[in-house]
Order: sequence, then C-alpha cells, then structure tokens
Amino acid sequence: MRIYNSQTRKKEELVPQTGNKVGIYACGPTVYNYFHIGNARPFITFDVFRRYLEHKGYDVTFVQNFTDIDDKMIKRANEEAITVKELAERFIEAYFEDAKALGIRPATVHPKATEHMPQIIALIEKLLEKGRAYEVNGDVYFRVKAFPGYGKLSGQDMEELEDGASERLNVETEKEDPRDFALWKKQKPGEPAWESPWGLGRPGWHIECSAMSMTYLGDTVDIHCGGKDLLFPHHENEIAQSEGATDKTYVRYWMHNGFINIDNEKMSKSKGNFFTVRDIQKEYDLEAVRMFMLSAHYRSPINFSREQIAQAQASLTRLYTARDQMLFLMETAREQPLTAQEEAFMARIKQHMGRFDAAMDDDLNTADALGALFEIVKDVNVTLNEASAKEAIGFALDTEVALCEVLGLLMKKPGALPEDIQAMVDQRAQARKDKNWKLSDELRDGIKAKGYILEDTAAGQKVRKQA
RNA sequence: GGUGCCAUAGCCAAGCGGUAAGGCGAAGGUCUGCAAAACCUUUAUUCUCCAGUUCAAAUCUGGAUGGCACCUCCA
Repeated sequence: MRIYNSQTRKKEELVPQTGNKVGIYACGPTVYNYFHIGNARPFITFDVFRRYLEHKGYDVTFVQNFTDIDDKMIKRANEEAITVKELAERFIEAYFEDAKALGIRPATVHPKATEHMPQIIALIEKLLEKGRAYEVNGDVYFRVKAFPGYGKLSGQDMEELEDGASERLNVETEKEDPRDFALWKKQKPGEPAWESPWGLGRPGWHIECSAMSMTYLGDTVDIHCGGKDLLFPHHENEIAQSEGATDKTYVRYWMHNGFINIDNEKMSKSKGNFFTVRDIQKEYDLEAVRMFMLSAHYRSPINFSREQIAQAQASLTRLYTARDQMLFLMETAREQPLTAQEEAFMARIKQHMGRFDAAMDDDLNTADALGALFEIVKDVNVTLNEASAKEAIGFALDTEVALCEVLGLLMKKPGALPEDIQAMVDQRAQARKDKNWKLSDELRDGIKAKGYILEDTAAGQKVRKQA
C-alpha cells in the first residue's frame, strides 16, 4: 500500500524493515482532561490504519504513549488538589472508556512517561556525551546547532528558524540559542520530580516520545504518526534527539492527520471552542462520530457540526439496515444452487471489495472505500430477497461485515429483543391476522415509544433497535 | 516574515490527463391495510475566476480571489 510521508511530501510504497512486521508509534494524549473530538481524529484514523494493515496480513506492533507528566498535568492536579499520579490514573481510565465507545482498540503497548525515567535519562546522557546537549544549573537543553539535520521534517530553514525564534520567544538567557529546547527541567518548588545526574527534575515533553518509541520499537521505527500540528516542533525535535543520539534514521514514514474545525476555525483549548467526546456522547451515538471522521480523507481538514454528525448517523443506519436485512433473510434462506444472476451478483461484490482495498491502499482513502461499501449495500438491496440462495446472502453478509470491521464500523450486534417488546410483537402478529389494524397500529406505536422500529415485510415482522 | 494546505451540486465528499463515485437532504413514483425499509426517476453539460500547455484539463503550469494551518501548550 502507498502512504503519504510528511517528510518527503510524497506517497510512498510501504515497505516495512523486516518482512511483514510493522512498528507504529502514535503520539498519545496528555492525560489531564477527557479527550476532545479533535483528539479523537488521530486515534480513529490510526486505529483504522492499524486494522487495515492487519487485514492485509501484517503483524503490527502499535505503541501509543500517555504523557502523564508535564506543565498541564501539574497545573490541573493543583487545581483539583490531587497528585499528578491520581490525575493521570483518572484520565487514563477515562481514555480507555471513551476510546472503546469510539471503536478504538487498545494499543499493543501504552507506555507512560513516568515509568520510563531510566530510558529518558540514558538518552539525555548520550546526547550530552556527543556534545548535542548541555546542562545549565540543573536544566538540560538540546543543542540545535550541533544537529545539522534540524528542520528536515518540517522543511524549515535553520536561519529562518533562528530569526523567528529570537523574535517570538522570550529570551531565556540560560539557553545558548533560542532554538534549543529543554530535555530535562529542574524541579520547581512543589513539583513532582525524579532523581537524575543533574539533580531532581522531570523530562521535557519531546524526549519522552523518543525514549519510549526507541524502547519498544528500536532505534528505527517504521511509522510514526500524530496530528499535523505536532510536525513542528514536536516531531522535528524527536528526530533531533533520537538521531542525535544514535546517528541512525529515527522514522521511515511520518503520517500526520488534518484537523477538525468548528466553523472553519481550529478547535483549541485556548479558544474554548472544543467538545469532549463525553459532551458529544450525550447527544449522539459515538459510532456516528467515527463514521463522520471516516467520511473525509484523514489529511483533509473537516468541519464539525451537528448536521454533519446527523448525516453520518443516517448513512450508518443504511449500513446497518442492509446488514440486518441479510441477517433476517439468512434465518429462512435455503441451501440451493446459485442462479446465474446470483453468481453475477457475487462477482460484483468481489469487484466492490477490490475497489475498497484499492481505495485503502491509496493512502487510506476511507471516503472512497465507503463509496465501495455503499455500492455493495445498493447491490444487496436490489438483488437479494426471500428467494435468494443462502450462499449468496452469506457471502454478501460476510463481505459487508468484514469490510466494516476494517473501518471499525457495524460494531453493534443485533441482540435478542427484551421480553416485553417480544410480547407486543407477538400480540401484534395476532392482531394483524385478525385484521385489527387499530390495535396493530397502537402496538407499533407502543414499540416505537420503547425505542424499537417495527417493519412489516413479506416474511413477517422485523424489529430493530432505534439508532 | 518563513513553511505548507485547501476551493467539486442544498449539505458532506471521492476523483491525481480520457470526458463528474458515493452518502445525506429534497421532489415525484412503485410496494404496503396504513406505515417503515427498499427500489425507480429527478436534483453539477460542469468542478472559485483568468490565462496557458495538450488531440483531450476538475485533474498539469502561471496568475488572481477567497479560506485554513504550523513557526507558541494544543491532535
């Protein structure tokens, strides 16, 4: 498959370092709050990426960290009058709850920064040895001048960066160069701290990702992903730190997702125009949020609005209706020889499957892949009925479910009806037999009031849970 | 100032040189006891605008206009 590499700015054929093994590092959340809808985009995007790679037979190791110590963590913990550790535990738990509701699978490993101090310190020591870092009064900084490749990911010119940095950043006199960034921060009063050769302190934000990525995936990782805004300086700094220490390629493919906007403006903490996943969950099924994210290419910006989520919900229902219809048909379908039409139908389904894969192979084009999926739905609705062969129905059903699983959709399985609903359905069947339309309609309304949609079909009554 | 991205129907969106996928919505119809779902028909002779290259351009080039992001904690 081809993926867009942010560093070369081209789509490149994905060729893992070793056989079919793929190592992926994804920048995870800072666990100082519930994650918002913007955070959800990379989680969903790269979850789909991972699922698709596995669907293609790759053996994927997916590492996503938790940043559980930084300025925001300390500030929030102080506000709540709890320890940073307690704060982290609370929001790590919340992360897993929200991720699950969005259909995001847990990573292979979820390393925490605070549990990797030895690795972080060792990495900093290596940089000091090589003269690519320096210590000043208990703080350690990366010496950007000593790493000639600085700027290669973001395409920034070293001198322009220097001008920009000195203009914009407050001049911290202890740094040699305004572009230098902190690897280790000396403890301030009241802050959590760890022992180090430079005294008590804590790691800078960038170094933890380098250390954890290299711990679990080696000096060179196949793919590193995250949001577009992490490209500079976070990922640029990671390259400097890791390659500065090992003199080996740090990352072979960089992938960055686009943003979610609100009214065409970036959602951000400072603007206050953001929704947490929990806010959305009060109003919408989170599977619709996932569908919404998948409806556009992951590198394009998308605009979040209620209307968009409602549209996504409606499309999702179409997917569910087709699946449930096939499940319904399977109950009564018979084993019988395929007709010529059914064979042609199955051939078309295979073609749509091919189109789905081709779309996903092309830099994870989920919007196009969804198009192929809806072609299947259409064909199913036109072709299949009570007289269809079990083999044809089963094949289309398995195909739809398998493709949806790659996207992490259609995760809700139809369950048995609650007893009271089933009783009303049975009563309505009798009423219909008696042609008692008034009672029949009342029962249908009653069932709807309880959150179920009842439909009459040639094969009898069909009931499904309202979306 | 530096570095990039985007502009396709009422809304969302694919399309990457060969004559506009798909979804949502809307209108009419078929089916139905009535519904619902589903199906059929209609909804972009045209892709922000202006030049250019080409037998051929939404797709390539140049320019204009409008919008967005990064360079500062943020996915």
